[in-house]
Amino acid sequence: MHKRLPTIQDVARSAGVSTATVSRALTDPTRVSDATRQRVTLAVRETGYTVNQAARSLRKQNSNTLLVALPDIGNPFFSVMLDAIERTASEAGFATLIASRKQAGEAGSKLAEHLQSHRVDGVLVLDGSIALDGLLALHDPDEVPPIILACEERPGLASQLPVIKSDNVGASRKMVRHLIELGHQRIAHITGDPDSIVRAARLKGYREELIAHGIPVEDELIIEGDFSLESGAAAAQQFLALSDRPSAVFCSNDMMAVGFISEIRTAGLKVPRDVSVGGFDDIMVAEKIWPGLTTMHQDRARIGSLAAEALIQVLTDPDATPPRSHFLDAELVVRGTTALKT
Amino acid sequence: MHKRLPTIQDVARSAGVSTATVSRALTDPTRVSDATRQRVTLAVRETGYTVNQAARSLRKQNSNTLLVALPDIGNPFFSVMLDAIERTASEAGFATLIASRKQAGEAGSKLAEHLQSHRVDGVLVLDGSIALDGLLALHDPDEVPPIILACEERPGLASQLPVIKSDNVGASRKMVRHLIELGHQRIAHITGDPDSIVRAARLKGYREELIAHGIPVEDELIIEGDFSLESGAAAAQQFLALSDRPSAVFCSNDMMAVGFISEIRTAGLKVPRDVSVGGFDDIMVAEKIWPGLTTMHQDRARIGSLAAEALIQVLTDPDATPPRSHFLDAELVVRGTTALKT
DNA sequence: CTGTTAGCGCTTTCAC
DNA sequence: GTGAAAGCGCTAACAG
Repeated sequence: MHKRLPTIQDVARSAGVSTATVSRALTDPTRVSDATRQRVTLAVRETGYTVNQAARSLRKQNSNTLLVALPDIGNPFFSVMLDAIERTASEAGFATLIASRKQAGEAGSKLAEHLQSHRVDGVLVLDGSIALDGLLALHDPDEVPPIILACEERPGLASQLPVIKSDNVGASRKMVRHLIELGHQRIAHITGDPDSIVRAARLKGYREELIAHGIPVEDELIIEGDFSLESGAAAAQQFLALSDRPSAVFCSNDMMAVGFISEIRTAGLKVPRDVSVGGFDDIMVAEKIWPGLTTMHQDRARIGSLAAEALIQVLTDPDATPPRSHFLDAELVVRGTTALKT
Repeated sequence: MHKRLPTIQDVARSAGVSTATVSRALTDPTRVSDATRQRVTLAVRETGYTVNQAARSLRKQNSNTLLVALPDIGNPFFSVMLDAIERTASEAGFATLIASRKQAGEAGSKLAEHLQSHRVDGVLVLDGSIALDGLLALHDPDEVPPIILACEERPGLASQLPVIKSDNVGASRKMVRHLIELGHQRIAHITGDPDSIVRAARLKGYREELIAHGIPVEDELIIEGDFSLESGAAAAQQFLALSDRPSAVFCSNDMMAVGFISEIRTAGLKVPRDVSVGGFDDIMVAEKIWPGLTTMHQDRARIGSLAAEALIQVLTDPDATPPRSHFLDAELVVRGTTALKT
């Protein structure tokens, strides 16, 4: 298939030194003499040598590769994070392997296998729904496992893993406060996927802020969704059926808000005239739909790069202090769907 | 860091056979006796063994890993393809490594290095702007290099690489024909990035279809863009400045169409009342904006999986007929921006 | 059908 | 500062 690729032997021969010296010249130039270094450099150029990663990995017992586990690469919410991760990893000399969870039935096992088979040195988990038990079982309880969570913390054992994410409770409170400040007194909430911790956090924020303003929390105004566009549309139907409709809705994410708005509109209501809508995430369509969707902007690129940095830190310097969790602020972005109430 | 991981030796000891037998039992179960196979299987389970990929790669001179080179993972246009590629690869037992081009200055060299360093067996190129000379130099001219292009064919040497893509000329003709059938006689075109072959193909389709209908091609109606949202908005300004404005516009991609529409609207024109707009790609926002954008739907997932299949074919069966290029049909999706002309 | 053996290309002691 | 030699874990001859 290929031309036979040059090995370190070829370089050694060409430079008239031993393979050990070539290796040293390449990994830590200060450990060889100037003259040797130059001859090696020249020989490398002449032969077109590149280190064989497989051999290096086998010898060094690491792969300089990160694994990113995510539910759906096609979902921009995740792919933006992935992009930032890849960039961070690449700058640190790490390659990035991806595992999309949609694929195989057994999710966690695939990851464990990758880790165990020395294909990757560490894992970034962007997905709230991956089973991590298999992964965790590989490690001594008192060691720091090379796993970082992004976006979602986890229950059980995994709750001790470091997580980089937005402060969902605080951000939700900001959104609800915004609606209240616009004069809304009755605000509905469309929740996320019941299995997700994010759902709980945003619901909590919604409740807390209402209570802080002395507004009663009405169960009737909490409509179940699952983060999908369709569930937002379905929630709109429930919303329309309410005898006494609230003047505002806080949707647990943007996708549902888009579905909600589109359905509401079909029914002849106008946004924000008849109902103000707030979302969460600031995905691209939030900006492009008309009117623009007011939402909480999550800095997904930042989350991604912080997570990658934390993981690389663990991998390159195991004696450093173990990575800490980060909770980032999300920023309120006001657009057309919450125009001033007149 | 880890507990010491079990090796094939541990399995062999536990099963009371040689390592070679374990290896055989694992890679081709038919080559060992039933009894042996069972004992090995059991031993594998007991020890929790997983093959060390680094060792296997070193020995077999392959990595069972694909590299996907793309300009921007965060761009949904590419990430949907990436998703399909990853799924296809995973099903065939290949891992997927990503290289986002935004990162490093030297683009092509990074890829060549990955290939040469045995980190990956083949490359899928989703990006029209990556320099491939370095990659191609690695291969004998008469060998099939393990590189497949998706979306964009290339000039020069690389033009001989197989490419999987939409039939841009034909699809553009379809769109223009649609506009003509709606009664439009003067149709503007906003072009893509001058460096891109896609730009040329879509422009060609635009021209051909006009001519086929006996409509003169007016240079004045061909406005330069670069595929970005902003360039669509800028093109709208030029469009507005035309003394005799056409009644329809065919934008070379959806992003520009979105920018165009938003700018046109700011100027007080209505879509499609004052101008009909057609795009290309069918990205998600095309469906979500109001009115919905009429566009050519590219089956990006299909392109991705076909490309991955072709590459895996080359890698697993080098004696098979070399992969051929595919040109897929794109489908016209009619939405609000080209409502019937009355 | 199974065991023995060599060696993939690299890094790392251990000498000098 | 450099070389010799061992060995990471696996698979592919080659025998038997």
